[in-house]
Amino acid sequence: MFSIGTLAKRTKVKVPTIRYYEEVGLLAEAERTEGNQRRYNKAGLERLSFIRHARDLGFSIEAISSLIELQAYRDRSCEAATKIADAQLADVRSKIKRLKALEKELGRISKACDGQCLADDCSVLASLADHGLCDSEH
Amino acid sequence: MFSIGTLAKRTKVKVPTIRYYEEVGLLAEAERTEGNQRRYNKAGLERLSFIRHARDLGFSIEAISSLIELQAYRDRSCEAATKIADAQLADVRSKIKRLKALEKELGRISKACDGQCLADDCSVLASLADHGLCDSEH
DNA sequence: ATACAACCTCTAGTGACTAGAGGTTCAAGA
DNA sequence: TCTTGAACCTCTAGTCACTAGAGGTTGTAT
Repeated sequence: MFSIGTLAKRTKVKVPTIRYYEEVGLLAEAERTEGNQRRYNKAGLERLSFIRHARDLGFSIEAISSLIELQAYRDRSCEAATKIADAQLADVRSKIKRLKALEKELGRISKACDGQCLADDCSVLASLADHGLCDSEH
Repeated sequence: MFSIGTLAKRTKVKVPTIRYYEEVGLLAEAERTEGNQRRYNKAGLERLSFIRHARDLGFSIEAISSLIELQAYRDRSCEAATKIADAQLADVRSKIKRLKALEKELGRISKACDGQCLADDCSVLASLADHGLCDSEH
């Protein structure tokens, strides 16, 4: 049994964030000492590691809740889990696509001005003012 | 002179968002009719287009405020504008990098399970539970 | 003149935390 | 055993960039 601070160090999740996860139901309510402090065991550590890893991969709290529920019913098909992961993958891919378009645009804007001109005819500001100057849709 | 709804249609920015921009100082307070309704002119339209475009490119409200301030002092060097754009570009590039690592990881997780197994030995859930199974840092 | 779409302000909610105040408990060293 | 102080507790409020809804008013077309 260890404290919330120890759990925080081991999982690299901040203490207030752990309490927040408990509050929104991602983590079960922890056992308490007589003095009302939270105590965790290995199961708690594993659960939080799972959450942290999924958050790192960009899963929402809601998606993680679903995944945890699936884990709890181990005799069910994992089809739903695969669906959630696939949706996440599609989301990541579309974000990448969008960001690449932005990168191109920003690169173009940035390259056009060396920072030495006056604001009145700076191409950075002009580019931002006029979407029509953009190469691509974004 | 046109209404907030017309401005919204022309810029594709929602009405409450326009009011929000005014509230936080991105847009100057609009003129009003006798009945207290906002009226805009071409300058307002251009300003909002600028904001919308910069937001599309991922600039924060704060960054946009700085850019607007720069525009107001047209005899200054635009060095600061270039800096803001460059910082934004660096940010976009690091986001892309991170997302690509996630894509790889999620692709691997997703491919390993066809959705037909049981939750107990589903590799999607196993991958999420154990960071050690990951190919790369993320 | 009337209907009603569009406007107004205000408060509260979103997601996923983070910060701070003010008070209590645990554990290590004397 | 006592004391110190780091770590814990709860609670409220703040972050960012909006979005939703209630309840009331104005503008405009017929």
